[in-house]
Amino acid sequence: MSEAVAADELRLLIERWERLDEEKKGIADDQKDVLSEAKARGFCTKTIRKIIARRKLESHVLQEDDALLATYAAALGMQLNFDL
Amino acid sequence: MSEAVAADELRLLIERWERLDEEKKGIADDQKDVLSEAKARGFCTKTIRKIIARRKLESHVLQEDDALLATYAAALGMQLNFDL
Amino acid sequence: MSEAVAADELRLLIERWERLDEEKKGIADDQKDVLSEAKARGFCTKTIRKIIARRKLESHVLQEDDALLATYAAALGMQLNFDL
Amino acid sequence: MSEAVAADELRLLIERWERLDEEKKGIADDQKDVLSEAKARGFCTKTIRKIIARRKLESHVLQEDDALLATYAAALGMQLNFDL
DNA sequence: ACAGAAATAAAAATGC
DNA sequence: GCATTTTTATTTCTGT
Repeated sequence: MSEAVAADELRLLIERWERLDEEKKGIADDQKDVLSEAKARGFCTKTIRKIIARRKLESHVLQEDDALLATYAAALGMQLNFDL
Repeated sequence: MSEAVAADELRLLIERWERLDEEKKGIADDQKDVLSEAKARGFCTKTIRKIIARRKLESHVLQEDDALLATYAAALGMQLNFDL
Repeated sequence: MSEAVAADELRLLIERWERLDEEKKGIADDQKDVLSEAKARGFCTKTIRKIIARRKLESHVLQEDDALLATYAAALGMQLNFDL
Repeated sequence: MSEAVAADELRLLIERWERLDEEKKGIADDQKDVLSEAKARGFCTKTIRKIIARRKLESHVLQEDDALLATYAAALGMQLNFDL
């Protein structure tokens, strides 16, 4: 019987995962709509994507508070000014 | 002034997109949680992923794929053991 | 002065790494060419990729994987008309 | 007989691809050696990775000559100074 | 429709 | 050994 219980557990987990996947897909569609709308209003979607990528970059990669990084960068003569 | 209007439009569109992205990220995290839970209960997450992928595919598409795979494998003299 | 030495050491190491990365990129491009050629000759690149992946796997590892997959699929009442 | 010819073609293509893969693996190992050496000399490999990532970023993403990007960025009040 | 680029998913590796 | 991070692979999308 524990087999059957495990099977049910497994099924529920997988179905939960798949439901979440559906939601994600819906949101991705919404994002497409946003870009379509932008395009319809005369904006260049490719450039918008670049802008978004840069803004993401800023918050994730470039805003690091890493003293050692600064040290190494200095050793290499790299400038680390990211005033995005 | 139309410049300013366009700028605002652009900003709003981008911020909408980014908000949607946040949502997507949240859901992806939930999916991770599901898999963690599965793991905690003793299931093999790698296999679960395979199951999920398989459920996504329509079986007839799957079979076509397999047929070509078999052809190529035969051409290479590969043994294709699917003793399930 | 030891600072300067360390800086030079660091620079050399990083540049070595980056050179290797360039080489890797070149080879990846060659691999793309191989697949393009295969496509041009009428082969299905997707299937070729599957074949390559399969050749990478030791067959015994593969079989173990398949066994667990079958167990989970059975638990879900899935038909397993095999794929890779 | 054309079947046999195709099989040989296929085999050769795949073997070429696999040989290239071996080369790539060798280079990846060399890169590991570089990092191991750096570590042995007292450098922090994690920070080195960050430095490398930034240098790559510079050459790929940030060096774009895109007037429209500047326009959009200006509209959003973004600064685009990347003096890495 | 095809090539190229971007995003996502899967796998590998490193550090704790 | 686990868990996080990194790298690779596959899929998806966009522009030509």
